[in-house]
Amino acid sequence: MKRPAVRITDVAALAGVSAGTASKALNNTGQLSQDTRERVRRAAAQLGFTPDVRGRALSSGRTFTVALLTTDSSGRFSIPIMRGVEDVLSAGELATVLCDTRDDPLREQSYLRSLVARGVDGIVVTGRRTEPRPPIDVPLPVVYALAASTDPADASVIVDDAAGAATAIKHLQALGRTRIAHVTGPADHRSAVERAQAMTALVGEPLFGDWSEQWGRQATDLLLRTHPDVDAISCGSDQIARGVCDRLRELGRAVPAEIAVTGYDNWPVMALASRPPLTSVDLRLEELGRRAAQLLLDAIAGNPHHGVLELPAQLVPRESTLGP
Amino acid sequence: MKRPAVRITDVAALAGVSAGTASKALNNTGQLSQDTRERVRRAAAQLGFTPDVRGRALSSGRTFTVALLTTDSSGRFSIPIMRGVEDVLSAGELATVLCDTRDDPLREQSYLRSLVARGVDGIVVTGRRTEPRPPIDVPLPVVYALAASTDPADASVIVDDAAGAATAIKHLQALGRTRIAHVTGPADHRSAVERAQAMTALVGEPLFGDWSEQWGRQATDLLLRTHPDVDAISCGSDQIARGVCDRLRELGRAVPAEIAVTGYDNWPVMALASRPPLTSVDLRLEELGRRAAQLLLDAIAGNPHHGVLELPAQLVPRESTLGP
DNA sequence: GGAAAAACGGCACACGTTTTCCGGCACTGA
DNA sequence: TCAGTGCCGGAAAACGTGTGCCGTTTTTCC
Repeated sequence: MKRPAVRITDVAALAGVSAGTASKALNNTGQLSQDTRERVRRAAAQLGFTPDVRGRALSSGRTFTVALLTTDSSGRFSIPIMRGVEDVLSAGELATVLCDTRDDPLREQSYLRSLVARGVDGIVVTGRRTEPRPPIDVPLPVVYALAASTDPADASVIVDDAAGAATAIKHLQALGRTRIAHVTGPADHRSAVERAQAMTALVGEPLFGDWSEQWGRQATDLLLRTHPDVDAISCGSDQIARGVCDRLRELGRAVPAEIAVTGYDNWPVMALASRPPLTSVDLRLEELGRRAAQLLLDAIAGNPHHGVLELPAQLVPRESTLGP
Repeated sequence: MKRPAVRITDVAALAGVSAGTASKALNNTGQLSQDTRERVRRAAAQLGFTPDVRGRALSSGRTFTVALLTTDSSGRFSIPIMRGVEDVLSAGELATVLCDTRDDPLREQSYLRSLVARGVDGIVVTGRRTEPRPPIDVPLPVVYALAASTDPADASVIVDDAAGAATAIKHLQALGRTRIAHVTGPADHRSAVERAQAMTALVGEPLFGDWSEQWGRQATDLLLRTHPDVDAISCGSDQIARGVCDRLRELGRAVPAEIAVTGYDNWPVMALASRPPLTSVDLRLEELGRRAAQLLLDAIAGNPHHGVLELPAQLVPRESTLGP
């Protein structure tokens, strides 16, 4: 089991060159003949050589590791973002490590110390809320994803929530709906407020509550009492939308024939399990992760970006508006 | 922003000793006077010294990093396990990195190469299925969690699914239910089969389907036709149980008054959103992670364990059996 | 007071890679 | 033939920490 690790000196010996030369050959640096490079590469392949990251890190300063710092313990947001980050980074042979702060500032501090100590090349900061957050103080390249930094000099990538909400409305209007209501989460959540503000031409005021199915059901009753003639309900989350659908079905109101419903987030476990499956706005978190990773790579390469980049969300139409 | 990193030589200089001595003082090794140790510690604290993991790794061979290799892309299982692992490891100042193989053997291989190259101290392997899995071939300590290794010489920690299922049945029986049915996932899933086998004294055969709410609803119809007198339905997952509850409510059958329902997994987003909230069997994944981490620490310290450790699951009673 | 023993701390090297600097060789042109 | 010029590749230092060995100082005991 314990095979002796093969070092660059072994490769060099096999290729008949010095360690330094082998390093240059493998990294495409320095001035070497094509023939020598090839010989070293073959030797490395033959021995199955993988450079030891420890030595490399110490020598070059780079650890080829990037951290994803998140406050989203559930992984609902951070996992897709991490996938996107990895997509971009793994091509460059960088590794991604996930650090869950559990929303504990102390834990965040301790993570940051640890990350700096282990010399990560950069950090992507994300969360489960879209509220701008105070920047972290580290002497490293940092990119904020999903939740922007309050410092405009930092680089942030976020979802254009207003535009996303607008696409939902437009979708409903294109289907001929005219009396659209909005049910969403807490009024002190930026994502709720932003989405609500983008909802134009609503019937009545947006209904703020919490992000639960129960609130969706409750709001449905409320809504039908005050606005019995609504023909569409646009919701601030898939959970709310699912609650709305459930309640409408219980009341014998057909979705979408009588009332169309849209969700938000495109969370598969909710959007697909709902009856009917929900038309929803996909946050495109993987794309968010990819863009964040690209910005981070640039910053690591010495070309930091600044300011906030807003990415479009994408409407995913399903039966809750289109019907079967 | 870019504060020059403080090195051990700086600490040593401030304390008036050599670098080697400072190292010994901070690591409680070597033979030093208590006074010297204290002086060095104070100097380190004053300078905010954090040892550079890169140098340490190269020198001592330890990287103080452990990887969690998972096939569970959703994070449903791996995130709680990771929390448990971190609980144990962070006390020892070890970091945990999450690697999602996305069920791709190639990706798994590439991760393993990378992990070995970066010299992690050990690996916890987990997945989203409980099927025993082929061991990974690395010259490192490894512990398998949730899904055991097929090699009995490896150390594995899994959930005692049979006992967990049995507690659900006992709970129902204690509540006076005698005609209990079982609805679960695919017959080729070990977790479905194990749980089903532990269900004794059932009315009829277990119903195998898939892990969806839709199957739960469908199975309910099937069941009520063949066994109209069931007074409890024990389900193989919370999703199935939620579907069962929904269908029963639609049919006007009271839960739990007429028919009690139990879920499995205690997945909050399902178990709590269900109407009524589900009595479920908690897998205790954090505990699983903690135990796996302890075994891994032992293995890293040179005392590897062997064989499979089965951890009990825990019944969480809620309204779907107890009522309001 | 002297010698042996114990306590203490410094020196130097190891870890594996990258990178800088420099010397050697071949080739060119005079 | 010799100086000059490029191209190649080797030697060695550097990165920051841990540690074995050994010399020095202090203590202890007779």
